Amino acid sequence: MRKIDTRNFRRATRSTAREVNRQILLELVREHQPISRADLARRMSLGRGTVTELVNGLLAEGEIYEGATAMAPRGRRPTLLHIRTRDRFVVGVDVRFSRTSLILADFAGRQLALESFETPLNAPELLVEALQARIRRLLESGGAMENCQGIGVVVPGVVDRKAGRVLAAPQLGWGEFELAATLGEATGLPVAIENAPMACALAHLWLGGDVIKTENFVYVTVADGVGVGVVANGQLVRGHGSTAGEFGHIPSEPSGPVCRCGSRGCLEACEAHLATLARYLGYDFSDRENHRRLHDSQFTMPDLIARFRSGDARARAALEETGRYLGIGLSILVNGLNPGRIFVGGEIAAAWDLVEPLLRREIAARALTRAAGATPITPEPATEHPRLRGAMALVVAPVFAAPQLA
Amino acid sequence: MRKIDTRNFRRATRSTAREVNRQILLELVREHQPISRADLARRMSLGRGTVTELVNGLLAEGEIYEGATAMAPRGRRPTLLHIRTRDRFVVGVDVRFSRTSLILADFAGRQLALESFETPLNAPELLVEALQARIRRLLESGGAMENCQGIGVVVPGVVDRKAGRVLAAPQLGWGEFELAATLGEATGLPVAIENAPMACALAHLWLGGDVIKTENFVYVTVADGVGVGVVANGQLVRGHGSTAGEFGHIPSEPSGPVCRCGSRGCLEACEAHLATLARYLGYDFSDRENHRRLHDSQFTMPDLIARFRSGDARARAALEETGRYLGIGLSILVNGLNPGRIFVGGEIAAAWDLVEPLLRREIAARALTRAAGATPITPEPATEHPRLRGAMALVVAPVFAAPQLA
DNA sequence: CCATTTTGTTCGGGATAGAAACAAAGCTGG
DNA sequence: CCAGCTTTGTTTCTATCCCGAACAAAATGG
Repeated sequence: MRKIDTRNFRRATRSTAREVNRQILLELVREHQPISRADLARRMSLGRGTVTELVNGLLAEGEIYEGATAMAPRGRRPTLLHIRTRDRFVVGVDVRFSRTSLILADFAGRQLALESFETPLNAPELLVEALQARIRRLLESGGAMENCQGIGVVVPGVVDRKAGRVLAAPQLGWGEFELAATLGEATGLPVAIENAPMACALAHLWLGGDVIKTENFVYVTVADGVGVGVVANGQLVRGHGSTAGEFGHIPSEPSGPVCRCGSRGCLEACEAHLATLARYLGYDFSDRENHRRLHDSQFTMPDLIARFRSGDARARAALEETGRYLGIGLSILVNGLNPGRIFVGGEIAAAWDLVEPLLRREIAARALTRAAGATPITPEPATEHPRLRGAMALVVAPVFAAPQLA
Repeated sequence: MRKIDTRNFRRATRSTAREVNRQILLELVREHQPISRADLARRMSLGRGTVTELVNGLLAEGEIYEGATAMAPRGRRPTLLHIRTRDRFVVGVDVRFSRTSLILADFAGRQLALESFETPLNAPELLVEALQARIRRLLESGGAMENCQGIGVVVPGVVDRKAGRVLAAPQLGWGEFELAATLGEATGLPVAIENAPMACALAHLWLGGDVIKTENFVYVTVADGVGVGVVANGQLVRGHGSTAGEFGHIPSEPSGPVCRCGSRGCLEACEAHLATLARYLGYDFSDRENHRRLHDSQFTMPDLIARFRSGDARARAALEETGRYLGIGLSILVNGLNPGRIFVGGEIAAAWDLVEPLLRREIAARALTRAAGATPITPEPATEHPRLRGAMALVVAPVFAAPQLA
């Protein structure tokens, strides 16, 4: 029951019906490959004739290919169709405060190459230059020059996705910047950009493996800050000004430390990485000077988790506290958005065995319905490169997305 | 960029293009009426011939009618088209703990009759019986027997909208109940049901007047509890189990009163009606016994607001406190969902001049971006019958909604 | 009254779904 | 090894709908 936006709609043309069915068929191949034309016709309750036409179109465009014929107990053997993924490439870029990572992968998200370099300080133009050179080298060495479908870039900040423009990325010291246009011109490839937590959510919508799928879920990423990517009705919730997802600044501990946003006791100031480390080291998180000292100390979450693993009781306590606060945050999402699943990304996933029972308890205590209290939670370890997967999803998603109509 | 749900999609048929364009045209007529065929063709960049066919179809179905011809400086005068609203009727029902209200309105939401009666205690079957008799009388007296398009029912509880089933409504003492089917059989009319705050949000999507429209907004209703209806990407966010919108139980005052959910210092326990009244009367909100005493005392929010108007400083202070807490709650929504507008329904809207500056200050202090801090907020006084408008929207919306495709 | 302009209708052509006939390719049982 | 059966995939024809152009209708102004 979506309302039609009369200032921004797409009406149907002669070719719309074909376009719609083409996308459905393509998505069916993606999710059920290998699959035969006859099977597609049955699943779509469409005539086999029409399926043949659709398939011929997709074969000609190189979206799918014919594989082997399957065994059948009776009758002619079906020829199986697959999505063409092997010789189609995607570049994913993850820009962060200190380092920028790059991945070259095929269209199914299989990693072919991975590298990273130091992010130039406060200079998006320099970053584009560095990226351009590295992407060119990556594509040449991978023999992927011709068949690269595009570049996805993930940025920690507010992004106007349609315009391809970064609006603000305080962590990087960037103001407004035409990232997609600049990088696109430099490389000659289509560029899509997105805010990091939102892209991470997209990755689970489009590259998600065998995890049960839902049209409603949230991706919570805990790092230097806390960000949330919300997917509702199978669509990303970006909000009116593309700034949705800032659930980290909910006041929850009036006596807690002062957050970088200026308020006291924000969830982020209790569960983000620096907050956890400060708790362990006995630093006063409220003092901004300590933030720099923490950064300079080179002591990180993986270090803290390693200490917990080796039996450090204070490390354990600091992580447990973070788990409890994370549970409070998740309970707010559970009650407010009622997601079918929660993904938790960030270093904390490496200590999941420790924090899960704690945060589960908080959620169970606070959820208003039994079902909401039992919302499945899936940790995503940093080793999976969630942000890079998000970047790739930016390129892959438009190929398979439903056509926007009405 | 919506993902296609391969377990639940609608493919395109021969008639899909027509269906899509029909809905767009209908919505254009609704929003721009009176409007001519030629104007529609221009707005849709569609041939006038096709528009003629579409219009003929809608005329035959009685969705629209031809009005007068407009003046034109040159050329043939256009005949203007209108949505048929006058002789099409809608029944809205608002079920609450103590009273149930009924409205008979035309298709544009103009009120024709309004009545209310005491809600039968813990007995949905009795309610259906009472409703059936009253709806019949209402329709007969209004001469609306033949042209009633349906009944919309708004319930304070969790609702499975598609199945037409109430899942749980603790305020009413209901468990699971087949409300739509039962009432539909009794009246012979189509029945749509929905949770109250969600329906209120829908009303602004579909019956909203001259307020600037957004595809992303929230409707916050403050009454005995706090409920939120979230609209993102032009669609209602219902969540995985239809329980989205419970943003009232965010812990924000650890030393605050115990909430009915069992936690301490929930926003709801600080800003809901009973909390405000308890603050004024000096009752301990944590004590459940006091809730009953407050109910029995017959002292209500309008009474409190009246006392504030007549100069009662303590009444003013109690309301101001509520305004501040409401501001905290809204700031969470502003940061988390980045709505283009916030609607605030409930008795508190009657004291808007008092609370608005307070809650604006809280939001401005907490919003992470300047734009978010300036999110427009529109109060909706209880005199507008927001829940009844929501109930009507349930019937009106499907007529104009975008067809679900892919 | 006729030229001009704009609205609304009609009609032929192209794209697509839909249904049915047909060809292809396998299996089974004599 | 071949006839008969089954299933897959293709071709062919028709109905529906957009699309554009031609045409009719209705108003204005000289």
